[in-house]
Amino acid sequence: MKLVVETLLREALNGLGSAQTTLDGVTIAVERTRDLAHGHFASNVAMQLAKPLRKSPRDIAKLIIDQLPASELLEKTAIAGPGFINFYLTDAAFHQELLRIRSSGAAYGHNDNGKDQRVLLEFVSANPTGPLHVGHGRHAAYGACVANLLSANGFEVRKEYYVNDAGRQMDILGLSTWLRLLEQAGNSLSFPSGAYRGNYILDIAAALQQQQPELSELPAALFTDLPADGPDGNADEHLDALIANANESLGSERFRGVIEFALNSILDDIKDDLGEFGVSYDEWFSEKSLSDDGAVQKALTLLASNNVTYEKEGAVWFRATDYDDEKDRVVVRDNGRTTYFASDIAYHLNKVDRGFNKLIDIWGSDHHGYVPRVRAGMDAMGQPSEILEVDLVQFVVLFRGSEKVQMSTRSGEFITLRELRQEVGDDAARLFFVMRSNEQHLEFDLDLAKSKSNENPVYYLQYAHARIASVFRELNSQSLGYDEALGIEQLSRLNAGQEKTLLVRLSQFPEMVELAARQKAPQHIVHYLKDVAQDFHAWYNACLFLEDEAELRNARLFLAQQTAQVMRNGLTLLGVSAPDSM
RNA sequence: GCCUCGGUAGCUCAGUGGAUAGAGCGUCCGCCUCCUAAGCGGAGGGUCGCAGGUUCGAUUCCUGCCCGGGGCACCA
Repeated sequence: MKLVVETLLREALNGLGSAQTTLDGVTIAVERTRDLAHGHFASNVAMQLAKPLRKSPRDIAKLIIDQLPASELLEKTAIAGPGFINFYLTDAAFHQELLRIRSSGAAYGHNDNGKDQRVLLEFVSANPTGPLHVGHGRHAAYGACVANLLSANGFEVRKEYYVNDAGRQMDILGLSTWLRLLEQAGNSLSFPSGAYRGNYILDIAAALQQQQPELSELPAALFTDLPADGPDGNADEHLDALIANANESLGSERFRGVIEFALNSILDDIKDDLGEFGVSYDEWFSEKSLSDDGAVQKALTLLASNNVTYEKEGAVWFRATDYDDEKDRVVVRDNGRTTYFASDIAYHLNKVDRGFNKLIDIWGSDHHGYVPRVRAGMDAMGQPSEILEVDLVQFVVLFRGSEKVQMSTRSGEFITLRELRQEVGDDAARLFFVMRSNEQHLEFDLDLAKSKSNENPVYYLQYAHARIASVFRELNSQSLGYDEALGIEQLSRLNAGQEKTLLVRLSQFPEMVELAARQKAPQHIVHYLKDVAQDFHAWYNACLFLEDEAELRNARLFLAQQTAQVMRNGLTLLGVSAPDSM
């Protein structure tokens, strides 16, 4: 739609001969007006040309308007304010757009801006040491929406979950599980303060005991020679010694078996949870696989051959300060184990090797200091770090009415994503999570999300769609029938103010899809759909759809049908259902 | 101290350098003999944190300051 005006304007500017040379630095901005009194679109090009042409904006605007070619889509133009050129389009222009909605259907609003661009989108990637909590839900909802938006803009998107299945946390997970199993078998022991205390460990332990009852016997040596646990002693040292003892008494192969069992239980749970939430992945990428197949070593070798590593205090360091990071980073610890960071640069090297044009990582805002480090690693390996985009998601704070809900992973008493979904439903959770900018702290009101009232934005949007479906049901029950061809023929009958407003609104959808994808900002779609719903509800209250007169009735039904299509397309992008009845 | 996100109506927040800064909730007043009142119409409510700068034009961009969230590991 916007293209219509841009094309006309460009032709006019070309006809403006003398201005030609000065056009270079000027961007031809055509924008929707905020107020329909100013027309449908406006351009500030005359004001931009004022300086180079040494003429007043209004005079330039007049020159441009004189050069505008005639078009049946353009009703009139006007010069306004300091020198805006306002464009008023004809009804026919909007009727034409309505037909485009009809013919494009579910693809209306989509474009091919991202043609031939391959994107790897990595999101959530929560540690598989426990169930997903509410914050991960926001990451999941946001990431899935960004994927939908990019796909709608023609990008080829691959969604990936990086599974942190390596490192000390896996040992702690295995130890926690085994100790709980031992407790459940009747042994009394002192559970370490640094181990995972969540209730889900109890369930995993019980399932493991069922499968391997021989793990139930407490080895005499397990709790011997341990440094004191915290808070008086050192919780970390205590835990590490205990892990070493467990490895010893169980044998590393059987201990690894316990870890794998717990890991797979948790991972299955995460997959189910996200699947039910409507968030799917193309790949679950194992961190452990990077060290198993030599990718980490390859990355370290690459860094070494580029002379950006050195040894200090028994560890191997990456000279990140040469690449705009604030300090150098350890890649191999003094105990010989590689760091998480080493895996991560190997992972990004692997992503580049897979031939993507764009890498998008969605991380918690608490990881923002990590961004320059990864970029530094990519630069040092000779990789194009500019294809990496990191989007940060701020925290979620839960409220019940005006009361803040406490969440603490420490005590294991956090609200899981599953609990949240059960309480408020998947649709409400998906919408609430993307309603605000990802860079904004989110206050999530549980009471509001589950209230079945007009206060709840989820219902407001869905209700608009359901109302339209209801009209068509009522139509059938009154055996009136719907003649689409007649409706299309009679679109000029749509003269009510609410109808004109809605026609204009619907035509904005493709621009919103483009904007939301460019900014990776799904909240634009939410706000837009609220506007569509509001325009529709206003129309619904002002005009009767099931008019006796067939011409008007069918024209209105056609507009209602296309409104439902746009609502459906928008809700689909958000991962929210568009019900026919509520 | 450094990095980062924010400060817009009573509350929660939109706002892609433009015209009279918006929405929802809350408050107040109205609207169902008709397609779902899970809806609609109206009223009230603002020094866009403060001070400079760039610009024809700044809530928007830049700088400084004030206030708040978060982060600054040989954890992942």
